[in-house]
Amino acid sequence: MRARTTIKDVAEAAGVGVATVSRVLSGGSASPQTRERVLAVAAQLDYRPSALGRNLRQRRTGGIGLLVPDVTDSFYGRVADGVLACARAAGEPVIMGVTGDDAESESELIGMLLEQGVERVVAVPSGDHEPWGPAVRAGLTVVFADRRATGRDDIPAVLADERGGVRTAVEYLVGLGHRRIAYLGGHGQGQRAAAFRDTLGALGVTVDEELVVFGRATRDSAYAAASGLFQHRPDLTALVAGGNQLGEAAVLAARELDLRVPRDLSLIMFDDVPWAELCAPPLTVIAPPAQDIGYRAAELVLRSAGRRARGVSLPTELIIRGSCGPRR
Amino acid sequence: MRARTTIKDVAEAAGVGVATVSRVLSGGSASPQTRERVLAVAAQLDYRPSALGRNLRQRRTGGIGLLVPDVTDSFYGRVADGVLACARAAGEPVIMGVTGDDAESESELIGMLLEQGVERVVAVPSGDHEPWGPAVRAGLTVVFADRRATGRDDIPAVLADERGGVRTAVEYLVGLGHRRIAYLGGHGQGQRAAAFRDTLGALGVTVDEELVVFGRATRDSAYAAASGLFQHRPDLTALVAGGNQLGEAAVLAARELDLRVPRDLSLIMFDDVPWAELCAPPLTVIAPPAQDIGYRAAELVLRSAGRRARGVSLPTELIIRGSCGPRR
DNA sequence: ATGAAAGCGCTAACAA
DNA sequence: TTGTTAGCGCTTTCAT
Repeated sequence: MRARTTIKDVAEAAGVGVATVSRVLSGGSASPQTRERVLAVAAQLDYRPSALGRNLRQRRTGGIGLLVPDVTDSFYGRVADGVLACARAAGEPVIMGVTGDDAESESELIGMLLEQGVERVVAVPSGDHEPWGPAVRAGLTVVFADRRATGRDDIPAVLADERGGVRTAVEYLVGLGHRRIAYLGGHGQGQRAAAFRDTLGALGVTVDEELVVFGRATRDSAYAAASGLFQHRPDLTALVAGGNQLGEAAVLAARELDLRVPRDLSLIMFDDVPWAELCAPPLTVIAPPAQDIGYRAAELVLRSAGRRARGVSLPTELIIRGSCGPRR
Repeated sequence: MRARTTIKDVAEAAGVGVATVSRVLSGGSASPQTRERVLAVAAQLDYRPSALGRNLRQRRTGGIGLLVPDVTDSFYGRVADGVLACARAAGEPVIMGVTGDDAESESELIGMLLEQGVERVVAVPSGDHEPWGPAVRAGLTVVFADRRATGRDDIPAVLADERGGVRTAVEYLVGLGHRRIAYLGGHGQGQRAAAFRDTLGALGVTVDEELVVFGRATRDSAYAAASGLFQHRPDLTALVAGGNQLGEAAVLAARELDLRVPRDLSLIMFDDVPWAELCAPPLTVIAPPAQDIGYRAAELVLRSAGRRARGVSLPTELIIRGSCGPRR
């Protein structure tokens, strides 16, 4: 590989000192003719200042770290897209890592980011608080997206208004006459389950704890949870799925057990995905602004250089399609 | 932000020179007691060597760049996941960028990577050859994934065996009795369309060019193309969609026009996605090994330090579900 | 086995 | 306005 063109090469070729080149390129003062010559030579040599040199010298690295549980999940894909869009607009590179919702992976990844000199990170945390102590102690500016890590309320977060979303959905179902409503939750969605219970309670419907179940992170586990729920409690008439993979599992399990949606079972899913519309019937969903969540989180972590930022809660939208009907 | 712990701090605290610390930490020779002391102090101070310093000194940056058209698309999400997994296993950070299949964005992003000192990149190229001249000239080792840039056959690529996949699919449809088969393509999928034409020709079916249409990158455009096709040529009995967004558009447009699948229209989609199974009827697909493509591409770009690597073609699989029937 | 010192590419302080 | 120089954190000769 050809040796990289350095500032020194440009300086020599232009017959000036390196400082002058540096100044010209970063918009400092220089006589018009010098400026022009330097610029010409730099373009000629296709010179690109090395971020390595600059960052080392300035003891600060631009760039932001991005940690998500799973890029493959449409929701996190959209969150990532938002972060990437904002970073791009700001000219910042983003180093990305996948945690698999595993605290240990998360810790490793944080270590890697630290090593790279990254000092700002947007993360959808696994939920475990463990990895984040060392992170902030090392001076990382972090903003959470979509969830918090337990006990780290000091770290600003950009969240969907899950409580509002779930409440609207549950009210809708109750309005349709449903009483035995189940909740199928996943990793790190305590908020949603809590909102579910609260709303039911507020509406005077007794919460049946047997109807609140949790799958683990995998598709198989979600399917098993859904299927088990349907078989164990054939009396339930409606289900709220806490995320798109859980919704997918619910649709599959319902079909497998010959439950007709919405006749036998009303279904609402948290998260709007393209396939919700392709489903038969199309799925009624609580749509969180995934892309926005990412964008805002990135904005926050970029703006808040040093000082502490306040978190944000973004509204969700209930999109009524065809998967809910009156209680049979 | 607290000043970072440097090698110098460790050296002082351990009462040795910085060179010794460096040696110990990179597995060089040192007396057992020195090694132990240094290690203890390093752990104590929570010392992390700065990748910046190291990379600058060694004039080479680890890390790999990853450029995809759209993280939000399930296919590229899986490709990215593969790259991330491989990089992680190798302990390399990855800097990610989204091109939107736009050559100019691609160029900018390449510039950014160069500036960051990245010297290896995995990319799903927009197709334009323009951005890649400067890239290789600057010394980047690049491996393409899923597609090539036109005219850059010198750059190794990890591809799905699109020809084989499309051929199998078309043969399947022809075997079912179909003759008026359409192809709905998207950006950068010339290969697939070509394979489509070739297979039809080889089977003695005249290729009707009106049945080969292309949507642009957006969902709306894909929908318009599909809808236009169905309305313009109600005589077609089968369709091959060149990607998941196109398949989605086809399903939507067919439903809108009250075409029943598979009775009125047989449908095969390139790319297997979770929702293919949720569809009614479940979609028959040509499944490319998206995750593998990413993983192998990353492997290639990591292994081939300097020397040129050869590309790979990975097999696809025809997964027969319920969206194809005999010609009515 | 260990330390001193040079230097990677850059910017910022200081001199001229 | 410009050039000289120190030094960011690290690795790597070269002495010791």
